[in-house]
Amino acid sequence: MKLELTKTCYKFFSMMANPTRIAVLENLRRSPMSVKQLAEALQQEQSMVSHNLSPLVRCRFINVERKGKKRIYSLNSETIEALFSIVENHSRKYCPTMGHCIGRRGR
Amino acid sequence: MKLELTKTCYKFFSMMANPTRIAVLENLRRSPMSVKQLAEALQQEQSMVSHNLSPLVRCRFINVERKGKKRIYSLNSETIEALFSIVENHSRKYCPTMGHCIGRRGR
DNA sequence: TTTTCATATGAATGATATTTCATATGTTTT
DNA sequence: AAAACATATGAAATATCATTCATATGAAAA
Repeated sequence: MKLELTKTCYKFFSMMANPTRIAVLENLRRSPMSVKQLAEALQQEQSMVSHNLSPLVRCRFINVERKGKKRIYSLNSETIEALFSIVENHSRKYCPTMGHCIGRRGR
Repeated sequence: MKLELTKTCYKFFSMMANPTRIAVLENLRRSPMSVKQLAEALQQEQSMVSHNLSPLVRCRFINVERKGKKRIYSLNSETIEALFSIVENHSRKYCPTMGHCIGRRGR
């Protein structure tokens, strides 16, 4: 029961611990987008974007919906917005001095 | 300004994306502990626990305090409890079916 | 029904992070 | 000041994850 939570958290945070996936989530905050739109916005290959989208869907961090030949991805705001706001709060409150913390170019 | 947030989130979540560090945080929820106590609780080598404690301190996810030859580590509850509760909420609400999501033994 | 467009997927390569072991530092006790 | 204890740290070995490229699938347009 305790190990379960550790495992769950580990999967959860591993999913978030990737710059491409984070950038995807940030873009989807604004509005739902197709794979192509995301690839353009992130300046990344379509293949790479797709590779990162599927695990995000599996974890229900985002949702998909077919629209013709496109697939439109949208955010699970409840979880993701809450996460972002914790990060912002932490970095504002606990990492005010650059270079020694999460905030900016540390370690 | 946008790239900054991505970077910040990436560091933040990478810090959380490790089973040893998560287990440390979960143990510190109960009460502050020394390195040795943590090593015993996690059944891990002292060296490994130490290696994981320092980045957690740097990021201010935990705090240290000297007490004789020991060092007592304690949780930054504001940030960490909030995080855990998001994970619990997400896994309860969005991953009810085992095996396909974050919740349990999926991928 | 062939071509085109949007997206997905497998497998190899390359990059990063974790683990372990040996040893160093620093504090207290004798 | 030597011994003992608690913790930290460096570097090598290993494991894990991301990226890329080639190709597959599937829907719509011609």
